[in-house]
Amino acid sequence: MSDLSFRNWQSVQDEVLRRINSRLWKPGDLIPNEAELATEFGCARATVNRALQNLADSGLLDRRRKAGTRVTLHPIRKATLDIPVIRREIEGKGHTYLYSLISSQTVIPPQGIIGRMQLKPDDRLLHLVCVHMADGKPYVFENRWINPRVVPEVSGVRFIDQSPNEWLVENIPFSSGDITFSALSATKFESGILACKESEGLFVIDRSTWRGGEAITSVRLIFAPGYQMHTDI
Amino acid sequence: MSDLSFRNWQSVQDEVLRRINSRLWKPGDLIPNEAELATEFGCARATVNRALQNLADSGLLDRRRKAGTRVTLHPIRKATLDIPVIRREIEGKGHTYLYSLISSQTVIPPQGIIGRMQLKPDDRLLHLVCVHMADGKPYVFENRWINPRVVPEVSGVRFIDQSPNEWLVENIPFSSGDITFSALSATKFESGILACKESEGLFVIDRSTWRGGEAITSVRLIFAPGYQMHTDI
DNA sequence: CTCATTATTATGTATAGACATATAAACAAT
DNA sequence: ATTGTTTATATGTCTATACATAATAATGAG
Repeated sequence: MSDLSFRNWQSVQDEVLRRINSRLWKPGDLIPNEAELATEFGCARATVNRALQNLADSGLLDRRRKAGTRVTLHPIRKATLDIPVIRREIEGKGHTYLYSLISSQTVIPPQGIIGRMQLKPDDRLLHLVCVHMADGKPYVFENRWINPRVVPEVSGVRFIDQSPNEWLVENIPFSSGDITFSALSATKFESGILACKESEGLFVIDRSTWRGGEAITSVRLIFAPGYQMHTDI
Repeated sequence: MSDLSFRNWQSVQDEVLRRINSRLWKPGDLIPNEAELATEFGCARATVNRALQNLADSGLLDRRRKAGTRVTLHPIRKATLDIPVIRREIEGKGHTYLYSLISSQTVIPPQGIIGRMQLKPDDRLLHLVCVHMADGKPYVFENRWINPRVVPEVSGVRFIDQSPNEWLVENIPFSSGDITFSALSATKFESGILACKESEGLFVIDRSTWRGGEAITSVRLIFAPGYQMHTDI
């Protein structure tokens, strides 16, 4: 097969993908080395390298020096999970957005937050509680902790007109984060805030973001019944 | 700044990252072009290209021909969401795994599935209902539809000893998929299967996978109370 | 002034060649 | 048998150069 039609890295990638999906190269298989593929495809080794590297990045190939390139046994797919500005999410669905701050105070956080954010025992955090509404109906309850030692800019913000969610997304870059998804049954407290029945199933996101080794913020978002989060893999 | 210490693409990437995080280059800013950076860093343009391309892939830079390279205003982070073999997930937590097939039949699916899987109106699907258990307690309820026209291999499988989840992950590669996360309140049906209280909040994953333009399978996973899904961004 | 054409420019990509680096496998020494 | 050393090899990366491509900016025709 000395086909001269593989002259760019995308077409090489497509051909490799075809061979993987057609099970010509099965999961776990060692595929020919770059030099051989370059000869077969009639292109430079760098072009093959670009294609295989890209497939390795997306998790379909495992590459190791000297050992060669193998088709991944159980590929892990990447999904894009953005941290949305809730206002835009609601307005994007064609609803009118309303935001309401319930409380704001600087306090010593509970043990759970200290652990999750790896705080010093005497760190005082800004605790914000608020609700985002769509067409007047509660959409999501935001329960947030912000570390003012890491984000000193926060001291000048009142969070009356702009939610902590929006302000943080717009102003504070982060280097990493972790997210936990779960469900809970509404207690009297949540059912009151979200205007739903008690013990109703609610979708929950717990998320912390970090800069360097320090936690910027940790938030629990409890969504009103019916909320769905969608993504592609 | 004619520092000669940027001789590989990672160090160039690190320096660019530093300038972004230190807000020397702010979100929205146009950064110097590749040729200028190459001169500044004392390396080839291709090296700068590799670094910037990588940062663009991870969403921190926006690049357009002629227009140049800008720092992304609202970066979207990528998370790795694998499709786990539930057996391994349970055993990985140190519990003993048990799988139980409740029903298996080939039928014309309901409207919702026809729509979600973009089926022809007369497509008959294999409908599988089963439960995965950890230490004898229900862990997740699996309600799955498989298209035997797309996956003819499925006709030879009984799903008595191996769950459809595990068989599909091990044997059927897919090219894309979509996932929806939500919560529901347990009905009498779910509370019976998952041994939980009626109306308790349950975490739900709806997932479809595709090969080319055709849906391979669509599944609803309803998890027992307390389940959490975790990922990093 | 408007619209189509052309020039300019920044990124995108291909190439050959060279060297770097990790590491499996063969071999040697204990 | 175990440990340490060498060697061969596949991937990783850099370089200089060239051309491709997209898109903005400048230009000119009507």
